[in-house]
Amino acid sequence: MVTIKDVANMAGVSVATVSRVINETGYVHADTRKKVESAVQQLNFKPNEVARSLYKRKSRLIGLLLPDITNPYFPQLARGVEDRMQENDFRLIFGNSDENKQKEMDYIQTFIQNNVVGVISSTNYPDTDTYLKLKIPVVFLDRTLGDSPSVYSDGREGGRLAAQEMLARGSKRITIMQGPAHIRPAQDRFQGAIEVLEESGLPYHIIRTSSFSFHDAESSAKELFHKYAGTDGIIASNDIAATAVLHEALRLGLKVPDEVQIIGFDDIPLSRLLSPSLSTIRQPSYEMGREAANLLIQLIEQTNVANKNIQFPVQFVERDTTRKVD
Amino acid sequence: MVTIKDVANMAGVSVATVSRVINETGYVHADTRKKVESAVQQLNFKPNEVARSLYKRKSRLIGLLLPDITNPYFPQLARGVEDRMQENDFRLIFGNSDENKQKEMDYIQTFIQNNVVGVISSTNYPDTDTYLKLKIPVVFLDRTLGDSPSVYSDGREGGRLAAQEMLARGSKRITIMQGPAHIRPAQDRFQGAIEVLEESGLPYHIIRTSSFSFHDAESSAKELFHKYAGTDGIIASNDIAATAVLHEALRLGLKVPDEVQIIGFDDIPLSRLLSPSLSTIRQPSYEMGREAANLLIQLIEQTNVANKNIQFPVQFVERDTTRKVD
DNA sequence: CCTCTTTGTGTAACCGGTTACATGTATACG
DNA sequence: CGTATACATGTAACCGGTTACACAAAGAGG
Repeated sequence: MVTIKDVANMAGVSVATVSRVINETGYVHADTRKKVESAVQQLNFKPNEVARSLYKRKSRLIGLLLPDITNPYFPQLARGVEDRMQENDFRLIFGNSDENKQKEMDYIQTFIQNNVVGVISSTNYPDTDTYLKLKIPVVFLDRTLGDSPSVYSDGREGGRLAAQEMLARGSKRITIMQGPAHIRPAQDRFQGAIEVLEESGLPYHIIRTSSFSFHDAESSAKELFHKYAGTDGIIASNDIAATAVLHEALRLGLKVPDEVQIIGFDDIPLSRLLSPSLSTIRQPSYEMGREAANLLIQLIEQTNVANKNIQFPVQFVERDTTRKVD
Repeated sequence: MVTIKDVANMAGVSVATVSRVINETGYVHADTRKKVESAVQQLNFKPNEVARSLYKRKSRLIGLLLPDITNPYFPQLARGVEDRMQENDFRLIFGNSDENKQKEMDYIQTFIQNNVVGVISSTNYPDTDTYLKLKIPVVFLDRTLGDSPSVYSDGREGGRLAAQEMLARGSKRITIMQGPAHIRPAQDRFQGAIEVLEESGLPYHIIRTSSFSFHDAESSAKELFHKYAGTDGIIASNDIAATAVLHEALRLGLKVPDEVQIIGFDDIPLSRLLSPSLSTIRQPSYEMGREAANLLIQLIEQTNVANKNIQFPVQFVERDTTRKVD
């Protein structure tokens, strides 16, 4: 491995001078700089980030914690984060938490041990000691807590929108799927939908789902049509759940959207590819990822941050699991 | 930050002794160990990985390089890698290469600067100097090069399978989509399909596609039906392409699978959710990710590795874009 | 021409661990 | 009982950078 010492030797200067050149700090004579740069070139010297990190007590690493990259909602988020971080030469240590507190805490722990300078986390436990005691900036992605820095979308409004569109399109016996209890955004959108349905005075049903896996979604969908056979509109907890519902509806020979309308949440890439394509409430996940990264960078670089809680608007995407109105 | 020195002070021993306790090396008196362990507990001491890494010149970090996590084929792979690495307390530095050589080299560079102990890469450029000169083990995932460690599936056999199933199901005017030229596995499966069709003596057509993005796949699909309107069987370069083809076929009012059969490649989660669900050649991507991680761990830990080139079998998954035979 | 400031460079401490080596004590064995 | 060996622990060098500080030379100002 080529070290700063090798460069110093070749250039005939001390390591301090080499350090000054590569970091552009302090005074260095133009001629000296030339010699050093030439040596750096010839030896193809790249400073060891670990040594740097040890002395400075900070690295160029960021911890990114997501529930499960295998859930189609998250790759977009991750990609947004990565792209933005890349622009500022930060690297990501990445982990899947499976919504599991212990796994999450373990990850945070090793992030710290590796001197990461910031964390982006899509956690259900933002108010855990581990987070509260962290001495480095954290951005909560897709989750919020007080005025801790966070990037999320307007779940409640999304739920409201879904219910409104459902009503506007004539469903009368709506069923709302309530996502996992410990996942905040799932509850927000659920509340939003409930609000609108309460205001409408129409009857409605609720189905609880325990996770966002496709497998669980399938059983919930079965349960739903079994329990509430007459339902004519389903507000799903997300697009995965909506997909399962759509499948079950088609399997039962129900006409979508004529007999049952379905609205999902997220707008994952899959949604437009289904047949019929899925109407849904869109969250701009790539942009959210980028923005979370952006916010974290600002926090790290101490530039005074105007807005530490960034809420993205959601939007109804009309496709083919809802009827047309005009 | 709690350092080893703090622990040493509290326990009334030297840092060397603390180090011996936490690493379980050398001799330590049982009583001393007790005192140290108690101090470690009370102070909640976690050794700084950066300091460790600097001295040992190796970390517990692994570099993972994938083309694009947003492509639904890769999350499974990534998850497999992560799960296996997690079991052995390795962490991942993750990057998207976008099949871009420069970006890839930059990533490898910073991996090295961070003392990663191994790399898993799904690269198109395995024979670049950057890889050849690496002093740490590399496992090529979904790609091969000579007898460099690699984990991949039998693309050629997959192509053959697709063509055989297509023929067995009665398609006579088959079109094969040739994936991006620089992506090896895409070419392998293409070759496999060509072989079988050549053997069959039936005429066939070829459509070239430039990338695996859905957008490009859509234009290729349009071009395909425009140029070869009479085609009655399409062997797509992957499931994304197959999805685009399926959509275009339905849009044109073609009956799938009666008038056109479609076979994809990969078996991404989306495939079974389409309507009609997509028949495809399955690669066990999660297992491949796990196995790549497993192989890399063996390589890192120097246990003598029996087989450094692990080929996974592929398998035809019969769904609804192909006709039934019996 | 003398003093003050700016420029330029090197020496060595430091970051937080690991480990080679020295040293001392306890135990084993002839 | 003397010596070889196992056990126990501390001191200090080391990993590869960064930077405080010391010092010298050059330029500026009166």
